[in-house]
Amino acid sequence: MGTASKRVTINDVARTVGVSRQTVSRALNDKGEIDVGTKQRVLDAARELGYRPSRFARGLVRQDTTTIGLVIPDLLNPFFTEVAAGALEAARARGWHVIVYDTAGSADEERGTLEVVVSQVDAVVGYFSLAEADLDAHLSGMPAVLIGREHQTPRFSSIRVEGAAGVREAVDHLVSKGHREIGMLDHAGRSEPSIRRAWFTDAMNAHGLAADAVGNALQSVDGGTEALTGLLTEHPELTAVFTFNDIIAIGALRAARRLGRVVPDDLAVVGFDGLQLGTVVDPALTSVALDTRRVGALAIEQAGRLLTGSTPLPSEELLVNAVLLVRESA
Amino acid sequence: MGTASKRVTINDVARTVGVSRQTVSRALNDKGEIDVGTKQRVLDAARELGYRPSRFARGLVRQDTTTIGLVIPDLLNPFFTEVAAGALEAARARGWHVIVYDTAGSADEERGTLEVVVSQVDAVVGYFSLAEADLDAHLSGMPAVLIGREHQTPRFSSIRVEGAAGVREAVDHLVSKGHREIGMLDHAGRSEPSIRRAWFTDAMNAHGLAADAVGNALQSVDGGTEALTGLLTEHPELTAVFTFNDIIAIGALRAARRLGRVVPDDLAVVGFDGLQLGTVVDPALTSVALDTRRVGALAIEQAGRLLTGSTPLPSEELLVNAVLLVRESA
DNA sequence: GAGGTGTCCGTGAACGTTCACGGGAGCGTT
DNA sequence: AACGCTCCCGTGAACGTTCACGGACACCTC
Repeated sequence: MGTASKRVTINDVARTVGVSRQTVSRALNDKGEIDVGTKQRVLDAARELGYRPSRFARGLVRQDTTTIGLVIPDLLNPFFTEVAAGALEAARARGWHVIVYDTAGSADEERGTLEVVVSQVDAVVGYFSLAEADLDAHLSGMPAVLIGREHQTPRFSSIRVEGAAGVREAVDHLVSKGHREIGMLDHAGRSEPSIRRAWFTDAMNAHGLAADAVGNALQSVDGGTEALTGLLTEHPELTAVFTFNDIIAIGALRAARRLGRVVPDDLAVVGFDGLQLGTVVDPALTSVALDTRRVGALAIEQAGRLLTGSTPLPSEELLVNAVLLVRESA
Repeated sequence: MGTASKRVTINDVARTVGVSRQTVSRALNDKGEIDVGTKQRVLDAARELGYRPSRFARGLVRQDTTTIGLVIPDLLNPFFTEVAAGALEAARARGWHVIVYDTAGSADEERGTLEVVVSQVDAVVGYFSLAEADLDAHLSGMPAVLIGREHQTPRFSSIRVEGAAGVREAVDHLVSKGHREIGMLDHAGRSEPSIRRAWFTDAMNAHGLAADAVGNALQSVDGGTEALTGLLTEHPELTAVFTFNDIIAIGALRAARRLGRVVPDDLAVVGFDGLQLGTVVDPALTSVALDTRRVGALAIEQAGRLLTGSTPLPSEELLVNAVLLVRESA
């Protein structure tokens, strides 16, 4: 008995019970127009046979199941995890499903992922490194929402982070505590300086301070440690430092301790992102926090709108403001 | 032009090009038996019309796409994230897709999730809190692999963690450094003590030491901080402490610092899990490490075997050994 | 010029489910 | 006795794609 393979279909169930497919369908989907007795018999038989409806056949006839692809560079990076959690939550609230793809930060992997994504989901959301033309070529018209990066063509939507005010808050906070020599650890990835650095420069200038003590850090804890060590040898006068993100800031924290600088008394540290991770280090990280959950949620929301053809959210609403979150490190 | 809705099908493409569906299908799937010229014309038309094949129709006829559900209690917990990353990687290597469900640690959410999972994936893998009978009732025969928990009935498979040797290593390490008064922070969740505590007790007894200085910590950083503070007031003689997991250990690290105990000199701390997170704290956490990636990968592998009907891996191979990972805290 | 060999293309069928419709049985009303 | 209503159930059709065939045409071979 029970040799192997060959899927159990709705017809098999119907046959063993002695009714039609439609009756089985009615029983399984809780529709009316069915006798309670037969319904029970159908349910029992279905269980007995180990019948599970084909999601393909079902999806083909009813158009209601939507699946969204979430593309992130690295699941082990807590920043992306927080965004992912927000996206998952928002999707669940709508009854949607999320397939997660980790591109490992590689452009090739990303291309390969897109190739696959196209045939598996209804819309895609996430962090991409490819140029828009390249993306468009691989996506063949599928709705896509870019996160953490501004879209250039109307082909795409994007969730943007507005941090000028938050960074301004941070600098204000530092200045009000008497800091004048404030440095920054920018990221070392791209060739041009980041927008966050521009925000920092503006905030500093508003106080009549120069923002010229800037180091570059690789996007890792070790990168932050190394970069701050370098920056402090070059600029020993610094009493505070603002970093591109929390990961780098945590590395900076470690460097400070190793150099014998007590945080926040000898050196204040302010990160960016406001990750929960910042609460596990000691002292807890002060940071320009953005609502990562909301980032993920907005992306899902917009993907849904693009999907259903309803009016998409305007650019102004696809914005997440960052605000200063004072903990212990500054 | 371009009113709305109504999906573009393969027939639409065929009609505009003036060929049959089959020819379109050939072009799109890189099959032979097609003229390069027509192939190009088909491809162009498909792009022009924004045609994307229906994954449902395609999945219905070819049985090759497999999707696996990954159920985890909390995506923000780095432990689950690491396992998830391992699962994703293993799935990608096989060309499978992973739908992630976050149950938020609630049993009700878990039931609801299962309800949905059944109709969306081919097999399910993850951390469940429900009893096996309850799970079975919701899964209607779908292959399932339990992680971090031993299966009771042959209906399920499970990935187990073998940590006796690793904990023994940890205690050996501590004893060799002169520690005699070693406490433990168990978790406060379940009613009965954990297996990890039993491992600890055995290891201690092997050295002729008693394992009676045990506190209970909630599974959070704060829980660890609180619990260690309590344990140390009750047992000030302790010079080392082993914790249920790394999260609790990190909390313990913070408590130690606040109490003026220098780690590892005044108090050695050993965690469990070996999370990457342990490297961002200072001092870096020594831990009984398990290969979280492998946990996820094994789960996927076993799910695949159950799915294809090939011989499933025996219990002995579904085992992940934990080994001592010495960093700085002990 | 009959036969053979490629190359390219089209037609029915099938995948497994739900939807729209129709119909019989039973009961009550007029 | 005819009609209507409710309750239950079944039958074709449709969803959009791929698979297994078969066939037209051109070219070459002897």
